[in-house]
Amino acid sequence: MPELPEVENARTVLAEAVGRTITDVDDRDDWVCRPHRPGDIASALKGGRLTRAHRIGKTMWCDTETADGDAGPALGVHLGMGGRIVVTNGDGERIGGGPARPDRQPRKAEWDRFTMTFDDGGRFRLFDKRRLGRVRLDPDLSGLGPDAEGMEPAEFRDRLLRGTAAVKARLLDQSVLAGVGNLLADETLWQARIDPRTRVHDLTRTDLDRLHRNLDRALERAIARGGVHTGEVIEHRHPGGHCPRCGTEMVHGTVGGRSTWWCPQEQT
DNA sequence: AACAATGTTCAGTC
DNA sequence: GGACTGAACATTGT
Repeated sequence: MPELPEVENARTVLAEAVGRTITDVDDRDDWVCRPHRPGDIASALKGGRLTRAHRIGKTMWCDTETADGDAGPALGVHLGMGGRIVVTNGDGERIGGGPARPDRQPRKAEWDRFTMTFDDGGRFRLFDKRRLGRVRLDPDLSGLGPDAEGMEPAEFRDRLLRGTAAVKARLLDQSVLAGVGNLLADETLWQARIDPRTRVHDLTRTDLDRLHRNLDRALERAIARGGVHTGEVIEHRHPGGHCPRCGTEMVHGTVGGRSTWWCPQEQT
């Protein structure tokens, strides 16, 4: 589930862990914590605390402070393809989390890929069945473009036009703008009535501005409703699905290396 | 069993 | 060197 809207929600959950002293860290998953070795993150953070939770695009990180009150290493967290953040209080009750959080699925202990325990008995966990999430000390953020939320129209246009690829590939490129994933890209392009395969240079300025407005709207809507899966066209992204506006059967293909669905009638 | 999956990264090509 | 494409990554669900 994680694209910008889900990650922003996860960030607010993560923020619930700020201020409590870290007494224990389970960083034994050397795939999720690579290239660190087991124990590296634990020794860097034990005794310290998180001081603030940040996000750019789909990447989150926390500032930390050591037991002495000095600045500690940042703790980077990425949810990958399906990770979730879970923060509990001393009673094991979940805290934080915005609107619409279904999530009542069986949880196996081995799907907790990284855990921090606090002095009050509360915990922070990265829950991730697929194991494509990542936890890192001092994550490299230099490859990320500006956050997709709150961009100026001119900046959006200029950055997209820096390349020549299909418009959907440009939207998905995290160095162009950070936060758009596969579902949000399909939703936005459908809302803006633009064929995902269109090369950016074949779009007019009007097209690009319309695309930008629809991205803003799709982001706002997804954040308010609890995720990109609440998009209007998302439930019709399957074989036999029909465009909820005109009824034409949706078409499937690969664009920007990702599975893509669009309305062949309206998206031109 | 084979394939797809809301993400990133690396190798290969132009 | 940059931009772009497709496979690989680990794992689960269909």
